[in-house]
Amino acid sequence: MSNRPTIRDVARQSGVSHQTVSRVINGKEDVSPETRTLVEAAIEELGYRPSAVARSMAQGKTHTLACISPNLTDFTFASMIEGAEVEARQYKYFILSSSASDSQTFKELVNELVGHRRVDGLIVINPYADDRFQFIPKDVPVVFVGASAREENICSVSLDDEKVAYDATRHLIQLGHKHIALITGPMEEDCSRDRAEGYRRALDEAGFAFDESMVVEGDWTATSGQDALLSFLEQGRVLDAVFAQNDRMAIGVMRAARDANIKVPSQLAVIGVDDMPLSSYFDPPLTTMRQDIPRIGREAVRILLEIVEKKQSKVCGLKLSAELIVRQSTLKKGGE
Amino acid sequence: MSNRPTIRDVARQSGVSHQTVSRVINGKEDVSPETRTLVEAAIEELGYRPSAVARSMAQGKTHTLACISPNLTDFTFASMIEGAEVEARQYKYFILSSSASDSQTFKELVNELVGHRRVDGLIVINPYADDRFQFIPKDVPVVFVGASAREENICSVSLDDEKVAYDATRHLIQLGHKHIALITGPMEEDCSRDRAEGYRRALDEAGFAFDESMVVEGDWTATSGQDALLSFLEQGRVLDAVFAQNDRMAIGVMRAARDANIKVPSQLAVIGVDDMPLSSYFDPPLTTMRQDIPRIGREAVRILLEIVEKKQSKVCGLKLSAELIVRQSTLKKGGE
DNA sequence: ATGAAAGCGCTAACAA
DNA sequence: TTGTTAGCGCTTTCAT
Repeated sequence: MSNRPTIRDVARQSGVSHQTVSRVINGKEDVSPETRTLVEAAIEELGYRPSAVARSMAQGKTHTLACISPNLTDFTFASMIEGAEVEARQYKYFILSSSASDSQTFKELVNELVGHRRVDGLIVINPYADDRFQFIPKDVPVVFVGASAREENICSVSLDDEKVAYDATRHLIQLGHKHIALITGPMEEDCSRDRAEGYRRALDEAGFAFDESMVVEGDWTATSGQDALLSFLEQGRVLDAVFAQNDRMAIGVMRAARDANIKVPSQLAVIGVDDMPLSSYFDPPLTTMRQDIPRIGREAVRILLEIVEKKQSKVCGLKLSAELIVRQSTLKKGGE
Repeated sequence: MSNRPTIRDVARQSGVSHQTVSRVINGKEDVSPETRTLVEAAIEELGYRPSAVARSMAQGKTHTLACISPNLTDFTFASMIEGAEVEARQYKYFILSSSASDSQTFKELVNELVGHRRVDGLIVINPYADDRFQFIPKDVPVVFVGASAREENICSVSLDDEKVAYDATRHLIQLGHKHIALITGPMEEDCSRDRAEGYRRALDEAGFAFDESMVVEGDWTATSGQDALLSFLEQGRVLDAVFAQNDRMAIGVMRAARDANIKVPSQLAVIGVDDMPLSSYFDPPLTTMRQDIPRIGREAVRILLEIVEKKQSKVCGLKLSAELIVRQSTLKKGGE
């Protein structure tokens, strides 16, 4: 057994009640300066540290938030989580981040985390990646990240996907492209659908007809982007630009283009979304829509803590914007 | 206040003592089948879930491990953590992963996590990234990841860095390269030094003289790899191959080569370490040493739990190996 | 096989 | 300003 000193040891040492010690370590006002000094000396001398568990026990709060994402290795998710941690730490909270690759795992995880009251609140990254959103308990503070909630009373933080896609497509149009293909993420994810909407709106606005056959559904992987371009080529589609809904798929497109001896950007312009690390190191460097991903995590924590601490659940859906980063994978049509 | 049922509610409901309920939820043997059924029915009916905090309180264990890395976004770290989580979950443990970009943050983090007994053990990824290792308390179970411990009594899991570098360099030598440059990580990290050792041994074995001026220290970033090649070129070094100690720097080298109109692999062979995602999507696809990164995390948890649970601290330094993945950034000298 | 009592280390509510 | 008394919800020990 560990012989760590308790609050009572400190009390004994400094000749006050344990409650006064509690007051000191919690920075309460109503303690006389002398007593405070006395107690602080005893704390120092004994090397006393309050036990987080005992505290949680007494106040019924764990000061821990869970953050569940499909995985940890995707740069986007990792950045969000890192942002969330930074913010949480400021408030003396901890983030317990876990990955749930499927909804079954998600269900079990939430069951452990929330059911056993291990956390005070829940951040769910990509809640609509599958049917996992169904397994979120109603009685726990939750914030969705990466998709605005379909239900009324859940807060969310996400990218303004429609606008991002609109801006990306608009960029291609302004460069003079007329045959712009779209590669989406999985269409069960709201963000894929919203981005498809933005693409459509830009096309509409430019007076281009929307062509179903210029859209292929991918799964965010580079391979799926590669396959998508191949399928366009096999079908003999005429296209001079591709908007891939994320950078990885855009990278796949550039790879397929290289293999097919299609020059990017002169014969085919490519734009992605994310500005992931190394986007500028591909050949050619990738034009993309840069999001402030850590901020998404930070905002999520901020909102969640408002709910957790003040029970203040004014519903909010925060949408952040993205910035166009022009590199060499897009170029004015006919230019060189 | 939450009205969740406690163990006593279940006891009342099923007409037994709360202690018997405790026995049932802990799967103890000495409970009669009938009583068990009775209690289980009550648990079901009331929707009872034991409180993790109360449990921790009573047994003095949190069933939580901390995992601290320099950041979460580096793919290598993220993979290790993900591996650690998977393993931990099997043992019903949770991982509280935090990033500490500098040793001051690390110190505060450890202070919070370990000082307040929020976790049962500690996994430190890249303990020698700076002087953070100095802030690790002696009285807590620890496992180092990514570097074998310099101290005697600390367990570690890492890549067999010397061998990996030896194999990589050997690959270049066997292809006929004679002027092989080395780009290292920060030399304060053991893994950079070990990899430099392996490079040297391969050179020695081939009868090549070690040339100080063919070595440049980078910082793992693509930019530093790019700068490194530039500096070789500016100094007019003759080189036909580069061994970069990680993939990102290798990518930087390829980028610099492209900018300088040097053809990879025909004029310059490049090999990295990690096999990070998209390594195969660069131009040309990168030859690299692939490590089983999630396994490093898994092993770390396994070892840590042995220490935590069985107090069994037989010191161990586990070294894992890597596999050569030949892509198109290396080629037999003179071949095409 | 079951129960009673004590306690894990703290905070909350009230009293002095 | 300070101390006293009760818990928080569980496990552990010792009886029975």
